[in-house]
Amino acid sequence: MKRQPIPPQFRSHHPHPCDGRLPPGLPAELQQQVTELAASTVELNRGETLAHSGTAFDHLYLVLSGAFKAVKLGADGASQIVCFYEPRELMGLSGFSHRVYTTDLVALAPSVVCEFPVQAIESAVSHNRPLLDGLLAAVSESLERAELDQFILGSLTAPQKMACFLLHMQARRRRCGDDTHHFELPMTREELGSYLGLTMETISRLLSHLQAEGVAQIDKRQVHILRDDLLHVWREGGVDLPMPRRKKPQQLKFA
Amino acid sequence: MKRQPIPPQFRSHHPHPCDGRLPPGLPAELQQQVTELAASTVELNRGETLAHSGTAFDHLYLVLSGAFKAVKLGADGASQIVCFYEPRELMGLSGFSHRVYTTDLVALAPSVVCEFPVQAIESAVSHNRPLLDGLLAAVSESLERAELDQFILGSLTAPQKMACFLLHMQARRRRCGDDTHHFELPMTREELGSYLGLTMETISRLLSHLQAEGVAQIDKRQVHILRDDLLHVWREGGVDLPMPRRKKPQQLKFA
DNA sequence: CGGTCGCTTGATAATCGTCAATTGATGTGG
DNA sequence: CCACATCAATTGACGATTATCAAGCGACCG
Repeated sequence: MKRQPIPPQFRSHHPHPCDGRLPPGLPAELQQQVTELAASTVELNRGETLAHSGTAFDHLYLVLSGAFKAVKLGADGASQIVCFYEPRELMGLSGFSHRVYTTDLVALAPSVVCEFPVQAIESAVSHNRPLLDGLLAAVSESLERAELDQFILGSLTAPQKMACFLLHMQARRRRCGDDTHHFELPMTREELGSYLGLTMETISRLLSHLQAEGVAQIDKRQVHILRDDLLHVWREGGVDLPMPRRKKPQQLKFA
Repeated sequence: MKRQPIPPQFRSHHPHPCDGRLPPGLPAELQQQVTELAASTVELNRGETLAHSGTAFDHLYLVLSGAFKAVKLGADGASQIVCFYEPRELMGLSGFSHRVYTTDLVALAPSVVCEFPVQAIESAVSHNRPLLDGLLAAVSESLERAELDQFILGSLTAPQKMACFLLHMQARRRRCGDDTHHFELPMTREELGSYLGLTMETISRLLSHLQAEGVAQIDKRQVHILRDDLLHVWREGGVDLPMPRRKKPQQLKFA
């Protein structure tokens, strides 16, 4: 993990490490003000932890490249990934209340982040209305996303969860103007399973099934979505997880 | 649903509807400033919806009495309760990003809330640092809670979920200085099941089991916690859901 | 080249959902 | 005031979804 301070005199100059890596759809004027708050960049290798759950909340982090997971540790040793982060996303937003990080933030790949001191952010935000609105929107959006994940974890079957996940990956790409039909998964099957409340084996079977049905082509971590329409059918519950089982369950609803 | 405006000249006077019903642990000076932002009170009957998912985000709501659920509707008709609210809690915080409510807010019992216009809040917050910190902390705390719920939904067994829920109810009471060993559940078994990602039947069995083991006494919706220690054992996974089954599963781990 | 890691696939089984029957509480209209 | 319907809840029997256990394979690395 290598930290590289950004000297104040360079913070408003191009090229700046955050250029083109701020959250999409940000007013040009705001972009300038945000980059001026950046204190350092940090480079991490795969597996390194940027912030530890329970330690002092003193920075927000913007992902510049690579990917991260937010891991929540249970009392007994159970753990759950509650969020994945990709470039242009902001990490650490759940710390404002208790002033500690609420999850571990761990790099899934060699990554670079930009570090924003919480103090600087809070003071900038307190006399800059657009910046305030942006920060509130960011925290609020994370909350909205977490509520959606609650829905996914609590109400959907395994195939539905997988379809939701893939459609979410597409939506992310769309926001950045990227190709939505091909992307690379930054996480292992096990990590994806943790996030979706499933096991590695179930994830593997689901991906195999997607491939077998021609919904997507999957090679290692490379994913090509071939049939968006079928993916939506999966999400609405039109498909079952195929286990090595021979009989079809009856589909009796109100006739 | 009956709305009762609070005329501006009364907003800074006692008695005020919010008195003693603001979030616990708020500096006295802030309490005054918050009450001045209150625009109306709203009374609801059981089952009435205070805010509809997808409609314009124009108020935050403070629960004064009663209780609420936040319901997320899935595309196909599935639905999930993502949060319960009790007096002194703030609802609607996930709307700042997309400017619409992200869940339905439905009264679980006859309730009264206090309505804060988002516009007034945002402008007050932009030139009042303590108020800003309070709002950020509130949104951030909701996010923290949602992440914890993700952990519960994704990583715990049914008995662990139930124990977590009961312990959370206790913690809520503790924050308000109430008795933590007796409380009333404001929701039906089905609603609790939705929140925990379980069915009504499983909830019922779990409550019966808690009673049979002497962990708690349960009469309708009245809960008396008798053995906190056992409840913690439940949370750490020391108990199974007892179905009408006769054989004990083996407990083989790494020896 | 041995070892670990990520992944796949199969066989088996447990947890929890589904279906069903019953009870008590609540409310409604005749 | 009493059928009658409806709803919340309890309990039992059964079974499907998905976890667990196990074996094997390729890739990467020291």
